[in-house]
Amino acid sequence: MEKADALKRLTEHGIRPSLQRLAILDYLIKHPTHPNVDEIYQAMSHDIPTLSKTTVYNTLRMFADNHVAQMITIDEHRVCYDGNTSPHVHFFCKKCERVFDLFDEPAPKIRDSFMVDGNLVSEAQLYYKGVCKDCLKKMNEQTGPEFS
Amino acid sequence: MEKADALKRLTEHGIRPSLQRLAILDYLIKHPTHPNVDEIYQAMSHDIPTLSKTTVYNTLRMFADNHVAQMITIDEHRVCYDGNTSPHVHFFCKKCERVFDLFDEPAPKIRDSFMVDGNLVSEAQLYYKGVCKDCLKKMNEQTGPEFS
DNA sequence: ATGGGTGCAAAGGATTTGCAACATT
DNA sequence: AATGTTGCAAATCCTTTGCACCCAT
Repeated sequence: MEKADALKRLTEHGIRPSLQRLAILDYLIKHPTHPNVDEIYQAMSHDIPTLSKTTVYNTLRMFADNHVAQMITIDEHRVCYDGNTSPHVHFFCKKCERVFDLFDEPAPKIRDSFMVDGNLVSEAQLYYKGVCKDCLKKMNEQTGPEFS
Repeated sequence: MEKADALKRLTEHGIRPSLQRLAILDYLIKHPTHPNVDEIYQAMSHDIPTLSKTTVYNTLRMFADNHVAQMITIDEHRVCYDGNTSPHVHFFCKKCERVFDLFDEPAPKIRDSFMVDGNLVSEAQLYYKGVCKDCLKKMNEQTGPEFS
């Protein structure tokens, strides 16, 4: 059963199961600790001494693009700010990389802190990601209408 | 009414309204475009030529800590990854900076893409932030029980 | 004069890029 | 051979840090 799940997932998504890709996905599946690039690289360089961090970067990005893994952008580096402190949903456009407010979508509201599984939760944020109105329009103008 | 809202908000939160703080918050309120540090710095350096980017960094971080502004961590830099692609809530501990899964919390489920205000949404992520079980325990051991 | 606030310059890290080498079909 | 994949090194960019200066109380 060595790396069987990883292999299956790659082939199901039409991705060639190279040694590195298989190993990275296998690591991800067996270590649900939300590792970042460096942690994965460090952990795997024992088994694959020739592994390059660039490959880890590229592979993980590709995994996320193909929904083989989730990219978690919760880290408090490289952030932007919002003067509006009322709860609302944020939408990130993958094309133009702008962030929009979606006031009409139901957003998580936190009045007071609450406990979940013994953890103290004091903030919540809901993020949507996709392609914004403007970019959709541009795409339609170039390639003919694909979305309505 | 020049910067009246910004002034009010700072004083309400017990923050001294220095020239820079007032200007930064005023900019944030009047530009709900989710700017990052550099955008704010660039935009403001016209009016305040002596402004330092360090001050912008420090001020915004303090604003977020004091809930004067929201910090949005939707940017796809400095990320971590999750091999589990099923929808679940992520919890970020501000103390130990670890990310946990919360499988029992209601998470946004997206089967197919959907439209919101003309934007095409293909992903959704819900983040909780706070202090985790372990860190709460450590805090209690040091300072006496404050949370149950 | 003392603490808080600001700004400069340097350091520290993470990510990206370009290109060459390698593998696979 | 041609395409896809990997790895190295350099470059780039963002963020943090240390320290000195300035302002207000």
